[in-house]
Amino acid sequence: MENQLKNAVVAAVEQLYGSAPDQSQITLQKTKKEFVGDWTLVTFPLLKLSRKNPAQTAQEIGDYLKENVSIVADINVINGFLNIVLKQGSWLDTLGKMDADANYGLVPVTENSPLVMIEYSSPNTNKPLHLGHIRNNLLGYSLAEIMKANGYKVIKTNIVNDRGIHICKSMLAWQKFGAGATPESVGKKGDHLVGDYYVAFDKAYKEEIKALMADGMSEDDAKKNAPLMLEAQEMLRKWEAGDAEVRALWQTMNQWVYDGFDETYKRMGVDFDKIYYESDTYLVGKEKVNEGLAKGLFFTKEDGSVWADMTDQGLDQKLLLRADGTSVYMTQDIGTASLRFQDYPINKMIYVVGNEQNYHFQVLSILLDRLGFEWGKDLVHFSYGMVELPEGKMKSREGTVVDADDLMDEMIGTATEISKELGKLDGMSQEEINAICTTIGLGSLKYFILKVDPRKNMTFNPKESIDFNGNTGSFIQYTYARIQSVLRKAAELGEVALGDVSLNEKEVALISTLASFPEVVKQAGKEYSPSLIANYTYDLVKEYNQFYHDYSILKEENEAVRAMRIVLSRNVAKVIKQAMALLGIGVPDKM
RNA sequence: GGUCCUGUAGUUCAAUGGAUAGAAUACGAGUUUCCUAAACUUUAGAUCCGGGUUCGAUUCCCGGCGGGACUACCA
Repeated sequence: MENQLKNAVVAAVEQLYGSAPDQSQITLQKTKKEFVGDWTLVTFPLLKLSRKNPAQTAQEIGDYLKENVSIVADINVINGFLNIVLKQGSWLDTLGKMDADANYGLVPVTENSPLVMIEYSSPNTNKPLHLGHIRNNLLGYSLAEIMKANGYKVIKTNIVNDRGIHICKSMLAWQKFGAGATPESVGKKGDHLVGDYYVAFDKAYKEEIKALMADGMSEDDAKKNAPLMLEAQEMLRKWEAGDAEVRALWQTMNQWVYDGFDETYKRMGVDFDKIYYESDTYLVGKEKVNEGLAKGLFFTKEDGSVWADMTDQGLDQKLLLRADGTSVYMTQDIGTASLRFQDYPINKMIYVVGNEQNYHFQVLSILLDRLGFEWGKDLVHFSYGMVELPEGKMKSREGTVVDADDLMDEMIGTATEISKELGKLDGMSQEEINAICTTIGLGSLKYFILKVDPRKNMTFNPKESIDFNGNTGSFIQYTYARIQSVLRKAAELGEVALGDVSLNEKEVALISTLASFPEVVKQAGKEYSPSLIANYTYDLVKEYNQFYHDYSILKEENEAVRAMRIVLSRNVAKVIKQAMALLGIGVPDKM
């Protein structure tokens, strides 16, 4: 509809003023509520072509449209804004078409669709997931769904940082203080158990530092020479050397963590098509760097360390291999990229990683490009801001981290309480109650996080953010459930078909909002922005609730109008469900 | 110091360079014999400061001021 109008305006301008306008000169937007009309053309950019004042230009173009375009019913001009009223029939057509399309708003994926790989989550294996990971996971999953909806093949991937000094710390602490504890023996999720020992290490380590400093050692020296740290480093060396005992423990404890993560992922509703482990990729990275070195892309310093010179790009020199030949973060990412490239014909790579790593990805992009990866140059770092608490940043050492599992428990718990208070759960089985309250609790959490522009830092107030009224996930879910209830009753009346009826203002507004869904999906894909989908859905739902409040659906006496309202309602529900699916949020049939 | 991100009602968030800057919350005032009141209606409240470009700037550019991140042989 929008395109049809756009083309008509181009034709009008060409007819009237002799030359065709540029696409960028045509500003067509939805008419604001205060004015009469459906679409508004801003005429200012066209004045150069018309050589007339705004009002005149608008009037002339408007007259032409009214005369020559079948879907235009009427026009009015205010201050150089040309408001266009569309014919009722065209709205009914639009509604009919979307009603017939089960995949409304989605671009089908074909064999020739480009392949985009999305990396997200990427946890360390020494502690459980927290609120920051939740934002990452939700964004990554949603982005994948949005890209699919835009006709891309999508591979979701995860790089697990399973090796290094951090996991050795947990292992060491477990050996020393664990007394053989396992997730089963203490009845705790594996990731939490391993995280406990990471904390235990840190605590004991700090005490050692304090003691050494009391004996007169400087802080830096104390940190380096604390026995626990030396032991952890020794353990890492043994790991690198393939020491059987260390490797066995490493495998056991990592497996505990994976089992714990799996549970959390599953509950959160996110998944991966392919998981990479740093322990498998860091050696490939070393190889790649050495190849690059042989090709003269990198250089060696006197101590034997390998560097990339990025000064021609306005960046610094970047270390790729330490003097002892061991790898760093960048080396690993090069290796992972290399493996991925071998495994899949990647056209586009998106990394969902926090904005504190902007520099890293700037460098990685240049390095991959130099090493000959086709997608290296325009890899996308989907960079998102941090989640802060009202009192500031989360700090694991200070115990202010909001744990992912706890938070989900809390959300579901609150949803259950509120549902009970409202008497919504009467007569339901326990199973049904659990399913519904989980959907609601998680839906609110997800929506809360995804509705915010990803680039921005956001504040999460555990007390206040758990809200189920207003611009929230449950508001949207509630509306969906309400429509389902209407549709269930409508089904008893039999099949409905769209006839020729006249539409009221709210109905037109609703169809108009529904009609823009495909455009919103496209936009969200172009800008990598789940928040666009979230905010669109909220607008749609708010509009529907007003309509629902003002007009009856099933009790409407005019049969044709009733049928139209039922069709309208089921399409609102369809779009809500689809849009929420793009965010990874489920919708209940009742609540 | 340098690079990047960011600054909108008390608070949490919106606004392809377009009309009187939208919502939600919290605060006032209302709506249930009627399809689910987790809803709806309504009062009040905001673009950090100074320049520039433009018919028009919350948006783009420059300069301040405030917040954050990065600038590790940690990942």
